[in-house]
Amino acid sequence: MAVINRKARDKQLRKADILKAAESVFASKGYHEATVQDIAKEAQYGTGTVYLYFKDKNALYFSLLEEKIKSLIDAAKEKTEKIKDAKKKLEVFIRQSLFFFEENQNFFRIYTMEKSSLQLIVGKKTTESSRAVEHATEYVEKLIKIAQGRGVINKNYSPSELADILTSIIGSIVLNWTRTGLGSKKEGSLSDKADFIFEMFLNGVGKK
Amino acid sequence: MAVINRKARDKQLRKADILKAAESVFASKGYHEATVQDIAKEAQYGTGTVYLYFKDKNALYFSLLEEKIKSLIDAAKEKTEKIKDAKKKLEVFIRQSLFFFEENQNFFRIYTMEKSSLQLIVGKKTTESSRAVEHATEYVEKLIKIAQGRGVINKNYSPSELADILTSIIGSIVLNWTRTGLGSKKEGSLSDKADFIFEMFLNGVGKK
DNA sequence: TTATAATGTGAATGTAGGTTCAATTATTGA
DNA sequence: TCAATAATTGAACCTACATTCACATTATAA
Repeated sequence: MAVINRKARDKQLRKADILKAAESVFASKGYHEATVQDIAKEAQYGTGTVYLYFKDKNALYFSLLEEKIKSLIDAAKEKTEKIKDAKKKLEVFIRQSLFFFEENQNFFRIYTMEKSSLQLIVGKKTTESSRAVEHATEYVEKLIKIAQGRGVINKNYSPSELADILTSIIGSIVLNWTRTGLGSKKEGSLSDKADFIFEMFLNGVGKK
Repeated sequence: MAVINRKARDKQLRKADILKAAESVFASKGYHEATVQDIAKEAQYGTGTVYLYFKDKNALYFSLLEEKIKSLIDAAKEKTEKIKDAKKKLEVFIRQSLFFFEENQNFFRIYTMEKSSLQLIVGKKTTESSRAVEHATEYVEKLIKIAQGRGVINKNYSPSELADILTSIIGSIVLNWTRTGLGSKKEGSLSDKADFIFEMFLNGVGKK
């Protein structure tokens, strides 16, 4: 019994090693230009070892994507669920998203690439992962609906459309930040942009 | 003299044929999964012919990208330049962008893929095209600055940041539209969303 | 009409990289 | 310690293109 547990745990550790390496390599080269050898080398394993833990390059990629998206959503849920006030809920969600991407810049790159490639990249399989991406916006949609119910957001607008818009605004801010601030911490933390996003999402950028 | 002209014109026609085919193939498969044979077949030429008009697959891709982005910007400039009112200028720009993407759905796909892949896709060469993409947002930035100068948009916000945000909002609306409305014209024209975007960009989505 | 040049072609070539597997090394349990 | 079993490896294999090129077709113009 104890043996099985340790083996299972070790197996998880190996998988985690490989996923971590894959994240960094996919982020810097993109799916197609990243080679399995690159990933193996980065993870300090032989090429064949990767195939002991993942069926193929594709499975590795989607495994990575799903795991990360799950943790993104989980973290957001955990932070926002307890909050009652709809406005605050939305604001915390935005801040948490920024925080997550700040901590996971490599994942952010992969995530945005994936979102735009949509049904592409490697034929059919993407359906699975696009489901994962959908889950992410579904949660945002839920928050929007709550805000609409509480009279915080105008009910005339489609929640799913607003969810996509909010998501893309956040993405655009993060992208901007990775382009400029990357090394220098002069710009301050990315999460500081949460107020700005929240404010402009609710009240726009027009001069009052 | 007349001969040279006709030849030059014919050469342009061939290039246009190939570019058109490439647009459709790249849009549906993405850069890496699209093969030169696919494109040649779609354009009804032999494989080798493509290489008579473009140095390689890469050059074909960027040629396509630059040509389209140029026409996107040119069309936007043409429509907005004459307009004096800053608000109207911005609104027309948004409407024109939507119109362009409605007419060029294939290009839209490629454009969004390219934007997110950033420095990636095929190594160095992307620098050229990312310059083209930059040109596009530069023009939006210019419009924003004008609007700020005229007291339409709050001066506290960074023009380049706002340009990216507006661009990504438009992108998100177009993406939404291509997902749902594609065949059925029930949804109405995409350009109809211009008012909504303009309104929410200036005044936000909060309930007043 | 025919020689010459220009264009077009798709099979053949070269290669990069995903996947496999025989050989090697580490782990286990007696 | 020593089989037996499991894990690891990276060179070899194989496929899918990008690119080329010897040949075919078409246009030119004398």
